[in-house]
Amino acid sequence: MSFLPDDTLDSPGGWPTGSAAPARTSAASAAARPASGASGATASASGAGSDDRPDPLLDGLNPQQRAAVESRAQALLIVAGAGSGKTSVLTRRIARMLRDRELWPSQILAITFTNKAAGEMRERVGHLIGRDAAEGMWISTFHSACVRILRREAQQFGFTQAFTIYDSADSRALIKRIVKDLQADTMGLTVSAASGKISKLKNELVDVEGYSRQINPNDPAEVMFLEIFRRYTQELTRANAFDFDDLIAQTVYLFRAFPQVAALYQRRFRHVLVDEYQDTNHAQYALIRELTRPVDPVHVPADTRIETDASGGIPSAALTVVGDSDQSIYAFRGADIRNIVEFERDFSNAEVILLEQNYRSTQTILDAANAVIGNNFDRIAKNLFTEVGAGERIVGFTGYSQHDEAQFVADEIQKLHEAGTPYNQIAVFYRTNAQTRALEEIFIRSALPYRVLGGTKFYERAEIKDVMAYLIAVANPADGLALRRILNTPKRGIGPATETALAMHADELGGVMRDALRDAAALGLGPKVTGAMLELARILDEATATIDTASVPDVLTGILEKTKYVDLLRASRDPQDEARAENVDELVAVTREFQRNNPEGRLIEFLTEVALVAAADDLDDSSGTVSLMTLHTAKGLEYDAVFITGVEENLLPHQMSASEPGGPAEERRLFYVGITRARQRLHLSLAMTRSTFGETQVAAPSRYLQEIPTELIDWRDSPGMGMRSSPGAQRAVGGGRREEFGYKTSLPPGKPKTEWANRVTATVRDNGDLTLVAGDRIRHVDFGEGRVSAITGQGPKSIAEVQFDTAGRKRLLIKIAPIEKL
DNA sequence: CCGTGTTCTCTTTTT
DNA sequence: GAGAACACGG
Repeated sequence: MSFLPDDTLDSPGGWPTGSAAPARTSAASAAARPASGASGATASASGAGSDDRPDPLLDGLNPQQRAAVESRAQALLIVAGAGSGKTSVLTRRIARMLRDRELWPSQILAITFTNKAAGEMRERVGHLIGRDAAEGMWISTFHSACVRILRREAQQFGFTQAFTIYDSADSRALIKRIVKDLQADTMGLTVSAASGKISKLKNELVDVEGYSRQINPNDPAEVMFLEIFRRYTQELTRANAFDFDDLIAQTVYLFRAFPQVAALYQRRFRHVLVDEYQDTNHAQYALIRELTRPVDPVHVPADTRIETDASGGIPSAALTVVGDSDQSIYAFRGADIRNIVEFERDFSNAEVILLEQNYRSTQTILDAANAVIGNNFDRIAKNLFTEVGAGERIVGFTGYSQHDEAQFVADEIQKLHEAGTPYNQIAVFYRTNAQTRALEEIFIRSALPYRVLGGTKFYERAEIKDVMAYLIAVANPADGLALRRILNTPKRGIGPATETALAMHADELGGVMRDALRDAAALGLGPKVTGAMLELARILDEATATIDTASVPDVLTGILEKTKYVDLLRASRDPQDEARAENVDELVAVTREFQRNNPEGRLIEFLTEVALVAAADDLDDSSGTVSLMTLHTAKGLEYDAVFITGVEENLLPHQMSASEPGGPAEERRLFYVGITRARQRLHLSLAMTRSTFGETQVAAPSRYLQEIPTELIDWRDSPGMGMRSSPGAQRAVGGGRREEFGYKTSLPPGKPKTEWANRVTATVRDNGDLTLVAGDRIRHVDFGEGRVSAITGQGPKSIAEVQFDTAGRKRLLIKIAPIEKL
């Protein structure tokens, strides 16, 4: 994404010239003073819409959806239940405003929850009215939009355009150093406590100054935290860096401190749209308020092309927000449900439109969802309904262990796939990332193609962070954190003592580590260390000199060559270093890909993109794999078949939520979000025991399970185990005592006993080049004996389909399956 | 300053 | 059960 002077803020911007048809040109001049928000829009007959023909942009919409598309209220709240077609409504609403020339594309700011959602929305609007006609809109996340604004305005308040964005790990590292320096941990101020508190304050727009006024000066812990907060803020400024929360908060401060800067954006954006409004926090809310303020006449240039009011000012921009308070699941990062609940109070004359018809799920799934969410009191009553019919019952499964549960998921997925559901229409959800392990182990063993969404693991690898730190240090010479990371990577004999000496020298020189490094000779250390430091300074300075002209892959490969980073990895005798070298090569490939997609993109744009990728952003729907993700990541997505795993007390709801006010209700919404992602089939599974970190513990079924009417669920339990679905048994739920589980009373008659079920482990082994052919008898550690019925795939990827004597049919990846040939 | 072995903490969810 | 922090011997 570019942020440089491509789009002038003060003129609305023209229609793209290249493909402009004559009709469009005249329409454009007619729209040179686009109506601000309300006027003359309702019965527009331009473009494709005409009086006697139905408007294609309204085609197929129900009355509420249609009202939401057509409304020209200055403030509009669309309460969109799950699967109610809100994306369609939103895109048509935008498309219609553009098509009818009510607004220039550049006058629209649409905020989505993920970059992927932004891309999709842009795509869909472009599809409706033509790519060119949609060019120039700002469709992005809060964070991306703010980065764009901050890059442009950073020099207004002591930052440069090349600022670094600190992710959570970066800010933790910084806080860690501060906590250590201050020895604050002796007062019970841990790194995570401090970083959590700082984040919270920033989301509430409380700065150091504001916090200092609200603390009790006699409480040493509070005073100490204030000092941490102060230093942290100082260090960020000195490093020319913003953390995630700053991106929003600092933009708000910028607007408040510099009204003429705010006016620039208030004039430009005439319609602001915000999706997932229920998950906005206070800072984001404040940003919206700033953007939708009327422009004071003193900030209106004489030659403005925007319609002014009687006093010469510009009226406030129109605002459309879309949300569903039942899907609010981000209170932990400051999301304030009041933003949506009190919308009508906040914005006078607001119009509210309710979308309740669901176009996604079967009635069975909706009944379950409605039943669950109905247990949250103090919500606005809302009942989803559909016309597609009841569909299949929900499948429930209680496994003995997490492995057993994972095996059930794998088996069901295999059955679904054989029945025609493509892998990419199947998703597995879980509450915590740690649950992926058991699932992955079994999936690998079963040769199921899968990928884990939001495993941003790649960028968390040490070698990738190292190389990224080089790039950051090159782009932003003020960034001391990045420089400290690479100071001695690869090893060049610069240890902690030297680092401290450098930091002290930096303070003498004005605070920038890079200056101290360049001046390393002044430290009076040994010739070897001094030489190493000067060498590093030279490499970085040379690279910095090229970033405005060189391509990103060239900058990166240049650094790798000069530092011999990859060469040293390859020369290492540690076998893991070869994999690390490959990861670095992968990063080079990522920069090439970036450069292909953004020919003009420079290092800063690349770093921005990497910093802001979200869990769901790397979603590639065409990959033909099963998707694994957390329930949080699942928001906004939908699949034909959904598995929600680990539906247990202390996991869903999570143990940690119990102590938080509103915790259990939020967890229930999370479960509700998961349920409503499913189009056709929903599976709920849990385990009787779950080993969390070494220790195996007994798990009890989630309280939410008993909120689903029993007739909606078809329980398929492991023999001898399981949660009873009879009403009398439900008192056992939450008890956590083993004896209370008992036997399930309604086991379908004639269901074959699957004796393996409570013994599934995650065992794998290396079978080398064991070859099997159809007809072979084998023995499996978990499933017992069976006969190979077919072999597919080649070499290390070959898969055996095995009919086990008691455990049913399984697919096994031969290379690693715990099997032996009989 | 470096590498290795040991103990210790930790897990909620994410831009 | 892993990754980080620490201790110790080169």
